[in-house]
Amino acid sequence: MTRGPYYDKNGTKRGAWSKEEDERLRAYVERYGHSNWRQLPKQAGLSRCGKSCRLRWLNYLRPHVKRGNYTREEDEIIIKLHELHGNKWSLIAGSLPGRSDNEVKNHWHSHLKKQLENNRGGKSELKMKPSGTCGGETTKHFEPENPLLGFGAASSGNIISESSSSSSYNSFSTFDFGEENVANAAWGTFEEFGDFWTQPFVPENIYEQDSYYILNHAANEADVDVYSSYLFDNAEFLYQVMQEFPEDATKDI
DNA sequence: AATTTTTCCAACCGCGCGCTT
DNA sequence: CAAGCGCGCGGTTGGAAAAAT
Repeated sequence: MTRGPYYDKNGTKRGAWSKEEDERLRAYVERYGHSNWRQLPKQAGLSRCGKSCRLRWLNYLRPHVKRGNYTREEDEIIIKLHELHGNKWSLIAGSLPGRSDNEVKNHWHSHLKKQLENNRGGKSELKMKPSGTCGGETTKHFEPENPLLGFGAASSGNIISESSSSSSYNSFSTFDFGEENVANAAWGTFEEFGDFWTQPFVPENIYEQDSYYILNHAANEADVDVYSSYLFDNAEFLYQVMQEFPEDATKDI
C-alpha cells in the first residue's frame, strides 16, 4: 500500500519503512526524545531524512496512536470542526486524542467527504447507531467510546436517531456514564448544540476540562498512563503538576 | 480465473512561519 | 533587517489491496 523502499540521489532512503527502521527510530526517540529531527536520523543510525522520521513517529510509532476504526463521535467531531475551520487538519486532530493530522485528513477524503456528499439533499446529520436496548425509539442515548471525550466534548446526552439499522460502523462500543455523570456533564441534546458547535472547538476546550479530570482522578503514575492514552501530551505535564501540588490533585472540581 | 478499475492510506513534497544568528 | 535553518502543515501521489467486470 506504500511506495517501495528506494534511495534518492543523495543516498537518503525513502518509501516504506521496515520493521528494523521502526524499532530503531522508536528506541531512539523513547530514549533521547526528538529535540532536533534533522540530526536525529544520523544519531539514530537511520539513512532517512528528518522529515520522514518525524512523520513516521507522529503518524505511526508514537505511543497511544490510534489507527483506523473511527468511532461515531470522532466522525461527528471531524465533520463539525471541518465545517467550522475548513482543512485545518492539525487543529481538528488536536481534538481527537491519538489521531494525527494525516490520519484525519485521509479519513476525511476517503470516507467522510463522500458520506456527506451522499447525505446531501437529505439530512446532513450522520446516521446514528443506537446503543444498548434503546433500538426502535426516535431518541437515543449517544454513548461515547472514549470516556474522556464525554467530559470534554459534546459526546454524551441525547441525540435524534435517524435510522436504527443503516450504520456500517463496526467499532462502536459503549461506555456507561451512569445518570449522575451524564447529568453532571450537562451537555444537553444534539439538537441544542448550537452553542457548542458555533464556539471555537479548540483543543484547549477539551484539555481544560479533561485536564482537571485527570488531575483529580489520577491517583498514581499508572492511572496517568491509562488516562494519557487519550491525552498523553497533557497527562505527562499534569503528572508533573500533580507531583508538585499534590493537594490540588485531591481536590474535587 | 484473469484482468481492469477503484479505494484508501502511508509517505512525499513544497510552502510558510518562527526562531536564531 | 536579512539570511539560514528547522519544523509543521496541507496538498498530492504511489501503489497494494479490494472490488468490479
